[in-house]
Amino acid sequence: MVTRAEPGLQPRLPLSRERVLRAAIKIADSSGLESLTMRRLADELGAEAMSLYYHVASKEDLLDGIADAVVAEINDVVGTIGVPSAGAGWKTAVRQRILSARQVLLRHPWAPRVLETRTSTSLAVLLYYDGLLRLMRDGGFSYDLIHHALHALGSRALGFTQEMFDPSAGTSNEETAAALESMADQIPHLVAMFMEVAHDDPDSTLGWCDDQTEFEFGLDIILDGLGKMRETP
Amino acid sequence: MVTRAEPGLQPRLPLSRERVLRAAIKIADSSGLESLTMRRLADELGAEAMSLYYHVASKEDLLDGIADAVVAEINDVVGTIGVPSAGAGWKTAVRQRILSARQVLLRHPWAPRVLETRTSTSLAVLLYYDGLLRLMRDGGFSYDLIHHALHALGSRALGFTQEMFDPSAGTSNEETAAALESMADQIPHLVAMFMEVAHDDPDSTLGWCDDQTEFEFGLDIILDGLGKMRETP
DNA sequence: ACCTGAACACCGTTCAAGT
DNA sequence: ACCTGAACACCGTTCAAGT
Repeated sequence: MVTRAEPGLQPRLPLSRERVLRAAIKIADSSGLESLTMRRLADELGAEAMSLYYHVASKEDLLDGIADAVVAEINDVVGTIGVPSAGAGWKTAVRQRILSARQVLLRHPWAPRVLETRTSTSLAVLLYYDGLLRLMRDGGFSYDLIHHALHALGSRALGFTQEMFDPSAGTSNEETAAALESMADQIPHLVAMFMEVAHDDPDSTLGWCDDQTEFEFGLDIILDGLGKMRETP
Repeated sequence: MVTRAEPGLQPRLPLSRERVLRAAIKIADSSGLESLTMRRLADELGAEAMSLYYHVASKEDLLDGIADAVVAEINDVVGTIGVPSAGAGWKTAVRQRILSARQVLLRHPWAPRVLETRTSTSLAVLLYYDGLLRLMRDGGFSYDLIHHALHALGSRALGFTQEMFDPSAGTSNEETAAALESMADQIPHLVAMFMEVAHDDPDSTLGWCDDQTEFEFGLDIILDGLGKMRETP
């Protein structure tokens, strides 16, 4: 019996996490999130469903991966936007970044839904917010106001709402602080904001946001803004 | 052979759409949306999964039903809030209604996710918006500004974002207009708003919203509001 | 190291059948 | 009119086995 070499057909590319994620995004983009099944994904790659598990721990891990990839795409686009010198330019810069993020998300309509259901915040998301934070800091905002601002922007900032930076119940303030400081070189402005809040109010938990307060803050900005636009004020 | 009467056990309540929906909400509230399966739901009701299909057309129909029930709950709560006489009271009234809606949604954390995925807008949702619209109209807003306002409030108004009143591709303006007018007694302010826009701009589709414009409108309200709050303006 | 086939425990749903 | 059991076509995933 002779082992037959694959006749003429190009030998299939080996799988890789990279290729798997790329194919998953392609399916979600073109056929919708509900079409993204492990079996369909394997088909797309000319492999068997079970082979995927060598490159991806689970479907959740796959979703983590494609969510991350989309935010990375946003960060790439946003990275090409110039940063204004400190001062009044913050508003157009923040505006431009957010509108660019929106453009990317319009190409991946499933992404907000996937981002919303992630249980851990990805570094890419933190990097995105760190960029916004830097712009606002340079524009003269206090960390406290920036914190409110991120809540007020909410789903507009990244196309989805999520209790931001909500530390998992099991980790203490000290652990969170340590984890954060280890990332200080990557997300310096976020870390600085956290540290300042922790310093000002040592008893606050680092996942300190009072959701009700933040909701009302954002709501009132909008209501006040609308009120000023009325014809009969 | 003798048909044995159920021994002592209370004869099970007959199922009904009402009971099915109530049980479904109970499961989603206590165990999360992912625990809401047809089999689990039947269990909860002491019946077989297949029996549910006599009261509910499909799982999608079940989800439509529980989404509707939650919004109905919101409308009940909101209905007890007094309506201010025309004038300056609009802001606190709108504020109060939105905060009340939020309170209800906090009891059903799965609801925004379900509402977001509904393909048709329920009457309950239209009624909720009609109420907000009335308040703003009485408060001196033009229909045009109210329309922008609803977009700007976005997910804050009802806990979820959705391309609002997005008419299905198949229906013409005439059909939509006719459908709307037939509801004029139930949602008079919404209908009036649509009619005015249709009159001012006959070429516009009734699902006329320019999403990019609306996104920027809402974004700019927030950015302007934040700008005014800076310490160094 | 990488990939696979058979199998398992789940889904939503159809359909013919029971009272 | 209301409910059910068996069955089907799907899921994600485990596990032992192949190269």
